[in-house]
Amino acid sequence: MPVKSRPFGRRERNKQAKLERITAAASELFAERGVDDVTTQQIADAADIGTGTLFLYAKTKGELLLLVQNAHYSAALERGRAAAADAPTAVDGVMALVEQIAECNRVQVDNGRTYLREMVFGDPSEPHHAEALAIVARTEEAVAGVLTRRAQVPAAEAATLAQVVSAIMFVELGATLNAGSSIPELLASIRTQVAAILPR
Amino acid sequence: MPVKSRPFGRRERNKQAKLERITAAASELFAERGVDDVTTQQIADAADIGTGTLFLYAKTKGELLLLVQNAHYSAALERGRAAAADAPTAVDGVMALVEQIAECNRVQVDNGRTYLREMVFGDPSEPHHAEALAIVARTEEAVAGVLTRRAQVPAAEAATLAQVVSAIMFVELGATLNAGSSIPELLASIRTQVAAILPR
DNA sequence: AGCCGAGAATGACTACACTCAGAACTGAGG
DNA sequence: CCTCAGTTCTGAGTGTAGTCATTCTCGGCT
Repeated sequence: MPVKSRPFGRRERNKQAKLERITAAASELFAERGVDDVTTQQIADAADIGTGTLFLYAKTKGELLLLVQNAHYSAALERGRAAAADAPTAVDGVMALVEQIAECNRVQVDNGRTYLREMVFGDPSEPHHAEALAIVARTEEAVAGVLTRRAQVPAAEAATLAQVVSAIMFVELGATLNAGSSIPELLASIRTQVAAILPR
Repeated sequence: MPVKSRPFGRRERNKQAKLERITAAASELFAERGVDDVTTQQIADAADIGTGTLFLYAKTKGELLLLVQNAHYSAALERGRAAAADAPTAVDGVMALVEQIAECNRVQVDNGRTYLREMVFGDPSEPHHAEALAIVARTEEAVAGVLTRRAQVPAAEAATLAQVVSAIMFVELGATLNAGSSIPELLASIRTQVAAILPR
């Protein structure tokens, strides 16, 4: 195909550059002031693009947050995987993973909670959302891995339990009731729940 | 002015009447067209009150949905409690409760999902939200009750497991991914998860 | 009755996410 | 080089949740 043979025309480069400017602008503004205190207009201005252009790159403000944060979660997952490797018990292994995700999530409480809300209630067909779901899937695989290795749980059951661990994290980290809780408090609550669901 | 002896003056009666008109109007419109396709303006008009007045009775549109739906969930919980009483096993008992809640939630998918979103991410200090949380608390007590009775789980652990069951329901019923799933499909998925977390 | 303070009601107004009709740009073919 | 079809960009415009200064109403008090 003639189009495919020249993948890097000016057009393509321009699009890429814009996406990078948007990501940088949104990343900075969100981190600095929190999602709710930044308008899409300000992001567009900071990225030096028109209002409408922003929505060609992320269909909603929520998608924009996913775009910006996915990389952080992906990195947190890798750190968690490493930490889980040398955990003494199944619960500790799962919690090693959970701890990294939770810390990543709580860097800025509002952003973290909004990220989770978007994950559960947003539109999964949008690309950045799909990527976020893929990270969740990898997280669940990691949890399931720990369970089969350290607690001899059969694969099918491990997958189900990993799904439950996800649900626990989502609700615990997302709930407004816990918005004011410290990370250790959250982890303690999650640990209690995780410990209760693992087979003894 | 027939009534000085009544506990409430005209003012109080007026407020009550307005709340009832609002509830009726919102209830009907939400049921008919779904939360997202009804504007607060239309509700205000239907209730024959000013735009701003609506927000004296429910601080956000989400709160309004809670106001309207709480009674349904409360009733569903009672039905579930009754059904759980004569269930043969712990899993069946829990699922009897879950089934009623799920059916209530799915009467109108969007409204149900929005209700759950509001529960987790809304402002718990608002009165209708507080009532919704109370219903969840009662649901968890009911689940815990089933677990202690039918599976001899100690009270503390039963409470923790009930919390986990809540989380499973929230995510399963709320997730956009499951927006198109039928009730039996949802119940099957929840049952698998519930079965996996109960002690064997 | 008539007045007054507290609380309730109101709707014009604001802020902001998102849209869309047209302008501007790109690159392929002549 | 020029044209043109396709793509991308744009910002004025739109719809709607929620606010607030003002007006209205009630009921206690003299």
